[in-house]
Amino acid sequence: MSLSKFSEDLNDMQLEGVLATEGPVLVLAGAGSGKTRLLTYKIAYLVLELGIDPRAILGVTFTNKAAGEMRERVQSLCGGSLAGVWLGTFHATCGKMLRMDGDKIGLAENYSIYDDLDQKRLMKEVITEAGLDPKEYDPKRILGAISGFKNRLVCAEDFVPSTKDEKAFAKLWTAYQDALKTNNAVDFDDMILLTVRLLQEHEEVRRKYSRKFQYVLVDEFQDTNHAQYELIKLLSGYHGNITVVGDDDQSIYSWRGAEVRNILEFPDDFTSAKIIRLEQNYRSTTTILKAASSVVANNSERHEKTLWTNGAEGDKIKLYKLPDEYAEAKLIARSIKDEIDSGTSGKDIAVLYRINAHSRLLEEALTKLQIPHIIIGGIRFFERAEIKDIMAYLRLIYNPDDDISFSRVVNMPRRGVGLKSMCRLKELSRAAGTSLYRTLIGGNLEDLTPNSRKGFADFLELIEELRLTAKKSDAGEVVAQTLRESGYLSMLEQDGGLEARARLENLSELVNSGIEFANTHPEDPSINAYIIEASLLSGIDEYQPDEESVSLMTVHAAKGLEFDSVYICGLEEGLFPIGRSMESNSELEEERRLFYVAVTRARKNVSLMWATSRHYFGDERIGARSRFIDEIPEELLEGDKKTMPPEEIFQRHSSSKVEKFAGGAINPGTIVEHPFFGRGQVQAVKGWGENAVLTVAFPKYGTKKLLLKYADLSIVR
DNA sequence: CAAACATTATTTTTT
DNA sequence: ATAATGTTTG
Repeated sequence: MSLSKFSEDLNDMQLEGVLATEGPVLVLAGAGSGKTRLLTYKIAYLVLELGIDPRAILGVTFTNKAAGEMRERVQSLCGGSLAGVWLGTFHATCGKMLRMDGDKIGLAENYSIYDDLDQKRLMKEVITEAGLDPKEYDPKRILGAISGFKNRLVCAEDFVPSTKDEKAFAKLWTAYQDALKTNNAVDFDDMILLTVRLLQEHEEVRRKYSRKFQYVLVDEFQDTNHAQYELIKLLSGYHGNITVVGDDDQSIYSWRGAEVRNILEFPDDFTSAKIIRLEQNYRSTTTILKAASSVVANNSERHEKTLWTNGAEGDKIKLYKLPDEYAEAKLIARSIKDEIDSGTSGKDIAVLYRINAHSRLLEEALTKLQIPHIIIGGIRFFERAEIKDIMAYLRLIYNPDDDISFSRVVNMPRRGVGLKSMCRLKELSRAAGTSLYRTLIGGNLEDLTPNSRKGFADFLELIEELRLTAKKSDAGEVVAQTLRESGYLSMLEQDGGLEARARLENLSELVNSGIEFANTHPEDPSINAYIIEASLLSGIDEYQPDEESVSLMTVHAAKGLEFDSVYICGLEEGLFPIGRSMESNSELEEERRLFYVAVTRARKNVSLMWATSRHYFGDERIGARSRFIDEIPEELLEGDKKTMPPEEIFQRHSSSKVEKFAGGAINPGTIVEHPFFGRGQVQAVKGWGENAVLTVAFPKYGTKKLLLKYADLSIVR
């Protein structure tokens, strides 16, 4: 690749950003203005033109997926010569440094990373241990407060309580940190905080990394929190070559501690900073851009900017008013079907919603029309109970002090270890001042029933055996072995129910992911490396677009993505903007930015939907049209604010559920044949498509629930 | 000790 | 409405 290629592929401003390799650079980049392109080309430029060793480059992105994509793109520009570049999320980057140098701040390299579920369990225990009631002291609230402090680099020792409540809080916080320490675990926030501490307090470590990283680049800078900002300041401190890219209009993570202020402060902290504005949008039509800009212009706390495009005017934005959420889902499904029938491929279509709970209805509607789709986010793969169980085994193998993991799996599958024996073990472990697992190794369990003693012994033997396996085998093998040896597989196989089958399916996917990890990480295919990577995956990281599938996700998850056609649903006051946000101006403005992000995902078409009635918590609520719709100039909208699409579409969910299947229809009454159970009569059909759940009465085996996807059924009549 | 049953929180967004 | 949690019963 030649220098002229850079000027060919980039516009003037982008090129300027790429060429400004020395010193601090702030890139203010509007939606769709090619900021990722700038970063990608900049890394390629550093490597190809300046001959910089990739190991001297650190690129930080918001998701693992973004990091992966960036790596791929740079690699294709560079022709593969990228070995050793650090490209990852803040957490992945910190994880790497902590693994190598964490010992200096007393962190063993085999630490566990606790996600919010683990955190909650731990905090609940901490509260109970302190003799308090978890109902009065809500673990989630307390963890939220702790997180807020950690994001601002305040740790438990720094906190000076004054009121009585604060004193209680401080006590719990300290106890929580102590508990983490005993478990040899860190939470997400600690990963950043501890890394900052490590760099601040150990000059030799700081020197090592800040000299190593001659060039630091940060994507989605508007979503960094204070701790993350400090971190990159420390890392880029020696060479001072730092490029940050962000858009204040797309700041949608302030609830997680992100501070747009970082963008404003950047020129103050780096007085020589070069400021580059990318205002040409390459993604959307004029109409879409105008609509999005008009809405976000209502925010007071923002940098004025003018996005423009050479693109066509494009279609108007379609607006639909619907009687309820069923009609909404149905209309979306129908409209998508029309689009697909007229040649749009599913991967170019997305349905966006404010909250995950909305995915269910949409999914049903799409399945009913047999539209292939994927839901991104929601219950993440690594949050599923069976996956968490196996991950707990794996963590325990590596980190025997991890009591949270221990408690999770000691009796899963059943080993006859109940509440009582666990209480006893806890007592012993507290007395000995060591973890549950180590207490178990120590042995004094005479006063337990033989049954539970046997259970503990079996468990101990199992973990020890797996530890040996982990020493000599790669991640894939260890996962497979754990599944088999723990009895988890046979437990599910014996169950044989439809849920168990789905779980088996997930677990086989886990094995695959372990195998793939081992194959793609020849330098360290161990289970330990795998656990760390797996702990840091998010919902969007699982997104693998295929040709046909329509994408369903929250607006948050959609950030950074683009589609030809975008449906935004649930545009009602109280839902989008969401209820709580309407009382505070800053929160309302964040909702507006969120809407801005949603609209600017679209290249060609935007459809906005709102329903006059919708169910919350089971009961019906009447909603008004979202103010964001009214903030779009009327001439950009079509489908008028008054009219409704043809009535026939909206006949409520038909009560006769008929499932089309292999050319025939399955409905209550149908006689089906099962390879094992024989013939039976369908009693009920729930759900649609391959996910439909059938209740079938078999004369010899009774009534069974079967998942259509797995049950090998054929229709008799 | 485990399954069945009743009750309660949950719906903002996630590394 | 549903999932997660807590309580009772066999």
